[in-house]
Amino acid sequence: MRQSRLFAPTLKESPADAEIASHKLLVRGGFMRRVASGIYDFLPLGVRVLRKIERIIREEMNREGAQEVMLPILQPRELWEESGRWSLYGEEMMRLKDRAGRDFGLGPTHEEVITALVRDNIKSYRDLPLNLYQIGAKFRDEVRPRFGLLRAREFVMKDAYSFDRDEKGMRDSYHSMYRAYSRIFDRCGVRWMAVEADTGLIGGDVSHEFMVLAAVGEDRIAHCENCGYAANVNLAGYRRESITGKARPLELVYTPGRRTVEEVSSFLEVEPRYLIKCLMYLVEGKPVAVLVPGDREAGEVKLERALGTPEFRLFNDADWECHPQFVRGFVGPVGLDGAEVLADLSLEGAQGMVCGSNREDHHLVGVEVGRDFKPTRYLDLALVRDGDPCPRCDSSLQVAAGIEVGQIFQLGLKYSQSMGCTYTDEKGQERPVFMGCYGIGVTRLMAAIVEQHHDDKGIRWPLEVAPAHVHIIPLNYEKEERRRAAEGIYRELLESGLEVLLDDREESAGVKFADADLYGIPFRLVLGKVFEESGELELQVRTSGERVIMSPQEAKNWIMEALTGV
RNA sequence: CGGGGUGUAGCGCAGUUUGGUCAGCGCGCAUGCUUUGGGAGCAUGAGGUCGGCGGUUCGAAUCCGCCCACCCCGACCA
Repeated sequence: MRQSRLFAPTLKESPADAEIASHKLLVRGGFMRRVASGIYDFLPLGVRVLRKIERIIREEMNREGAQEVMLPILQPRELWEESGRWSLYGEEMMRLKDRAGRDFGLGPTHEEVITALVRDNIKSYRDLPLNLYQIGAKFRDEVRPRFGLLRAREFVMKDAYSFDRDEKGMRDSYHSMYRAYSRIFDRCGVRWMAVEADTGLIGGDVSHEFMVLAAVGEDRIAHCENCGYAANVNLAGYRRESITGKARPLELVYTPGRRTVEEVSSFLEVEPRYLIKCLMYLVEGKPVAVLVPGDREAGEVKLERALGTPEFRLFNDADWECHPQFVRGFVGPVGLDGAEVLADLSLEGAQGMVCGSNREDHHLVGVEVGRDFKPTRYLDLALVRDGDPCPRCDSSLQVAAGIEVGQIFQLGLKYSQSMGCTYTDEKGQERPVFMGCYGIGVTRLMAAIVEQHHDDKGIRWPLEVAPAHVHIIPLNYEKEERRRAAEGIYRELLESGLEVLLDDREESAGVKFADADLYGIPFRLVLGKVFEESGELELQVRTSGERVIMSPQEAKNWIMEALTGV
């Protein structure tokens, strides 16, 4: 590539709408431009990086026996009616009509299309197992696109779907994808972690998310360095310690106007963890009281799993009005009528607690769980915090921020049953196919790589995903001999199979270096004063900042050496 | 969807409070000369329906109304 011809316009200043490093640097470095909120153009350098990432994905998917297909972005309503997701997916799916008024959706994911394809074309156990994947555009009408590629409305995703005869086959497929993902993220040069995850709208039972550790990540993950336990905080467990507050007799106390945990806590001079927070939820139209220690949050994903339905919400103003027996700010589990009571595990046997009394301006103190009231069930409902005890060992959990770059699911029969995807087994019995699905956010991964690999001057691409291997920077390019020398080195490196960018512009050294920093190509060969004197050039390593003077031949060998195995 | 904010040249911004030599600055771009190991200097120049529509006014970037786009916080979502 000759830089004078390369369409990769750089910017001195960050665009006003960018606030995180990957967004700023990908735009400043000429890798991409914004078209609309959450929608981007990819310029030649950006495309080169994307293709590198896609190549890694293809190689590792193919290695596990997956086969690439191409599925349509535009999908008919009927298919989504079959799975029931036409209504369930909601506003997040972009929808449109054709000229005849038929409904279509822009695919946010492809379970329906792939299940229909496989359903119509496999018949026998001999056709299984099967693993199909594709890499292409996906659309999700995010409520609030932000952070550049991290939360876009149109993005590139690799999605794969496995089809097996039974549960064991499905688990094997799942593990094979887990292995493929591990290699993919390793090769992309990111520090990542696989965590137990919720399955959300996709459905299924077992799921892992692959997280790239980064402060700007929108996910929180809890992990244990001792035993390796790791889970998304929205469902991470932690070992409960029994809670025993100050021993005192059960008593009604006057707490005028004290409704919140903070108010009651400071008024009664009792630490929040000795309060029982009683949250009123409306679950499928019925009131349910959810109890957690006063210093804890209830996790709604945990709650959804416990309730077995996504149809619930915290009481709103109208709900309080509809249920006047619940005294807002003073509800408590003791003597609570008309609501099921779900308590967090930590409350089992708790003593010396404070809770609402169901009477205006009064709380109860000296409450003992189990004696003064009995919850319907004890469940894991409270959210984990940094430093909580690991649920599997004695160590403590750490909570860190991460970017979700991939997620894998054991779907089971969810789609095959609703869509009739079956096969005939050896005995002639018709059976539903066990499915799994596996996604990687390719463009999001590109941004995640930048989040982990940059400095204040620009990107520092890991070797295997860099837009090129070597950046040749001849200074004083207007000099004929310099130009010829650079040209010679350029040709030679190209002939060695390297990907090379030659800065053949008559620009000042400062401009060339600044652009090179933004582009972030791993190895840089500078032809300057030293070259004039001794014919040697300077090899600069973008990541380490290392600079070594050597002959062109040595430089070539050095780089070839660094590239072995890539 | 609620709250807050911003739209002025390719990019980053000032000007709007108080309507009238306010169509401005920096970067970038073009041309010339000088520069060339970290975004160099001088000179000349091109480039803008001031987000859009409507209104008030002798006169609107500036005041009023509606709309659109974009950003932030929240809700939502994975």
